[in-house]
Amino acid sequence: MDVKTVCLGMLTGGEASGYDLKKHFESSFGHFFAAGYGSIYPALASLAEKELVSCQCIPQDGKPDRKVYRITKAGRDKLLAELDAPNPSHKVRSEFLATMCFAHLMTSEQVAVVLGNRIAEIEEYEELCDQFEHTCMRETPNGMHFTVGMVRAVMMAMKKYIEENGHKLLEDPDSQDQQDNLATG
Amino acid sequence: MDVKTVCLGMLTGGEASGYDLKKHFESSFGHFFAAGYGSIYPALASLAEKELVSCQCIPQDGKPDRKVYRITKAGRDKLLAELDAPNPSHKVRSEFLATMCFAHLMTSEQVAVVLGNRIAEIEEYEELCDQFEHTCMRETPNGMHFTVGMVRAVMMAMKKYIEENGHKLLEDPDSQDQQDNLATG
DNA sequence: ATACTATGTATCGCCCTGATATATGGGCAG
DNA sequence: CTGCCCATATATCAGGGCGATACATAGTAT
Repeated sequence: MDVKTVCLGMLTGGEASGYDLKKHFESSFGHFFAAGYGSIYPALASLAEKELVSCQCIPQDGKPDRKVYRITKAGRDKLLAELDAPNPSHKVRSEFLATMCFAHLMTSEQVAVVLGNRIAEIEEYEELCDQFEHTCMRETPNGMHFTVGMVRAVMMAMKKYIEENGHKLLEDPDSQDQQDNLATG
Repeated sequence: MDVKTVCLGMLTGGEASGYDLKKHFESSFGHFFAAGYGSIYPALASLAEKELVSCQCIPQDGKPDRKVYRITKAGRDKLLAELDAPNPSHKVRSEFLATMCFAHLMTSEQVAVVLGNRIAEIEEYEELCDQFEHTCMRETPNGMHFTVGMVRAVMMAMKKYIEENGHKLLEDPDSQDQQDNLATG
């Protein structure tokens, strides 16, 4: 399951160009499986070479040709084979959490700013979810709603945790490092 | 904030070899900031070249030299500068969620297996958290506990969401007995 | 006797990320 | 009416991370 496979899956919803797929990634997939042009265009080229998708070039005046991709029968088979994996990964890469591990090396002010920004970003995403659920209800498949709902639930849990526990990182950084030092002596 | 910076941060807790750092990544950081040898060794080499860490080679019979790294003054300064970023990223890359987006292309059985395995993995992590909190309470800094607690809270939210909403993906006209499998698994 | 695990360092190919380049027309503000 | 940003649309490149593999040895299971 890589960017190639996700592109293949998106194309089951109808033909699309690389540019279209990028917008699709930005609007929904981006929050749990991001991809930029640097991944999408090579992925489509590779899929076309293996004939898992077909490509139709549509000339446009002034602009570069618009390349529209369609999934083939072989592509559908490949997709179904990829979806058969029993234990797909779920990975987090968080500079935020890594930073918080070293909160004792930062000032209280720095920590407070980081926590505040994280909450602001979560609330921003909340609004995106609301928009998605109000505008894309009809044609969107079941699994997409499930997925967006899960990301939202996880975000909310994160926000709640910060609000309830963030203060533990903001207690007097100046007063002689930590209690640990005293306890060990 | 990359693997180099996290290695630098780990070295504020005392000298260590690449092998030691890998174990550190596996035991705690791995769940929100993973790194393998392919990242760690080049990172340490790069840090040593910039003199942000010092390296002492300790010969061992039969085995390769053990290389012990210590953070330098310049390294501490660099770390503090990196920690100053006001909005560190928090990214998810989830083959699991991407797969669930295409649940309508899978059989109910396939979906049930994936959801069951995800829950099993979460419960496995829960036990790791318990162990961590019972064995590493003393010297571990504040932020580490905060971070582990947050990952746990997020995992629990995910588990709860699957238990409460997973059945929505299993309502397939072909076979309707799959909900029981998930509930008992 | 075989295979696996632990210690320990290191490299390699593949993939992804973010920035940048190229090309053009439309809308908007100064 | 000129400058500027935005949308459309494709594509590449350097840098970095990921997983697998290799080397070398010794203890411990099967």
